[in-house]
Amino acid sequence: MARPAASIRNPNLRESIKETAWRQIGVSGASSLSLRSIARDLGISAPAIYNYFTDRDALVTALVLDAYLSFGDSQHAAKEKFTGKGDVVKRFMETGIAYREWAIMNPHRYLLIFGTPVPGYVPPMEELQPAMMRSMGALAEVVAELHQRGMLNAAGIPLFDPEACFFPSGQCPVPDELLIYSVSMLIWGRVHGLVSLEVSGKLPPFGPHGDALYRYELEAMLREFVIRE
Amino acid sequence: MARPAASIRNPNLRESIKETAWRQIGVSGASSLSLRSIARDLGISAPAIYNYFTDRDALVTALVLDAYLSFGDSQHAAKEKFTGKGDVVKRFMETGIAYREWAIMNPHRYLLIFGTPVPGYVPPMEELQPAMMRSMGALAEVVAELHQRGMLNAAGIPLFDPEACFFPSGQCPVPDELLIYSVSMLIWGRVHGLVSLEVSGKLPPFGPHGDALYRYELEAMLREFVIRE
DNA sequence: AAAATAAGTTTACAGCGTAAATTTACACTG
DNA sequence: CAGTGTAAATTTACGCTGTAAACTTATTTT
Repeated sequence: MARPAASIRNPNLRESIKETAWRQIGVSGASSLSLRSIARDLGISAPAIYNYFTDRDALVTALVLDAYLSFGDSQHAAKEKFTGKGDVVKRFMETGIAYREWAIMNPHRYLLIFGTPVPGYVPPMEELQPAMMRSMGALAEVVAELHQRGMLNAAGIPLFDPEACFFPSGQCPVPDELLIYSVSMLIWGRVHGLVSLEVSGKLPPFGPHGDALYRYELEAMLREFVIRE
Repeated sequence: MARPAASIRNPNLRESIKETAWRQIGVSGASSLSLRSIARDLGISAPAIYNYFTDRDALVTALVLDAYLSFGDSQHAAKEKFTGKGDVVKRFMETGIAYREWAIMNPHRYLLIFGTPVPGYVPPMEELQPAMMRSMGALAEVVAELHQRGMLNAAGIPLFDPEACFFPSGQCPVPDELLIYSVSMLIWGRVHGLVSLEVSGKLPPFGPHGDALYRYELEAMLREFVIRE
């Protein structure tokens, strides 16, 4: 049976492959992802996967894209939890808390995005950039709002070189955006530092819920960068 | 020729294997490390390596230990660059700068220690802990000195649960040490956040030397945690 | 109805870690 | 000095991986 009848065939094999991949990643980590074992789980032959993904890296990229989507959804949902004009600080905290929570709930997804857990895989930046920008966008929007309201205190912060960064050509940020992105990246660095250490088991739990240090860090950033009343 | 004559034999094969491994890691990253290709480079058969390392993970652990040693050396050297009583702040900055510089000069080593770049490898914490503690020790000593001199401003910082962390049993830290370690971990988190993003190419360069944001972050930590007058 | 295409199959190849059996060089002992 | 034992390598082999090539069959198009 070289080509199964449509009635037998899995009507959405591409999605099934990704689902199986996620399940396996959830069990044994992204590093042990294997096309052959995905195929075994699905009862198909390994080369059949090549009808849906040009190679293993293309599958990984699809998984990364999905992870960015889920992560971005959670970031934007958190940001939109409080909609009041005076709730910028709440939006900042919610977005920050959601960052860690998504990572804790999805450690393999987090490491897939921000670590380098698949042997030899180099993420195709051009392809991933929109999804990455969107997921970082929630934080950037909060920072932008702080800036608009004159609540952003980051005068001395260094700005990155807009030419040397990976913005889509022709979309180089204007000065105000440059400040916002630079602050966002510093905040991202702090948040990612703690979260990546925690997710990869290198940080002991702080406080009864394990998140005390993280909350302290978020509040430290409020003290440092945000002017209130 | 099953066993080569001593005159022909590589007298220090264990070290040669590690050197070759480092060379290959330097070229194509830690994820593509392969016993067989190391053996090819050395003109030996792959199973010969098993005389010196019980398996691939044991080799990786040996490499991680070497990396920790080199990293720790650089941290302690930086800390001891200024020895004056009033130079605590200089020691802090030097140690911080050296952290990033070592990582930039040894990106694969850095990712080997702090990332998860080898498929399926899980670091044996008990074995690595002394080397890890020593390398983190330089920063902890600086923080301890700040504390001794009454220059440490981190009263509200949360402390981690000494039982739940990976200290060697019977070496649980006393309250003062707990504060010092907790502050050190927060600092480590910030430093690691920026450095890991930079080393894995996810952060655009800030300023003419690419380190402006990092220096800003170090100075921000001085403002936040260090009392000067 | 015939031809083209789509979606699978089987087979095959090169690379990987590593277990097992085998070979040889050298050190130790009677 | 001969014989034995062990250390350090070899070859062979197994099962795993990604993936290229050739083949088969269901469905679609002409």
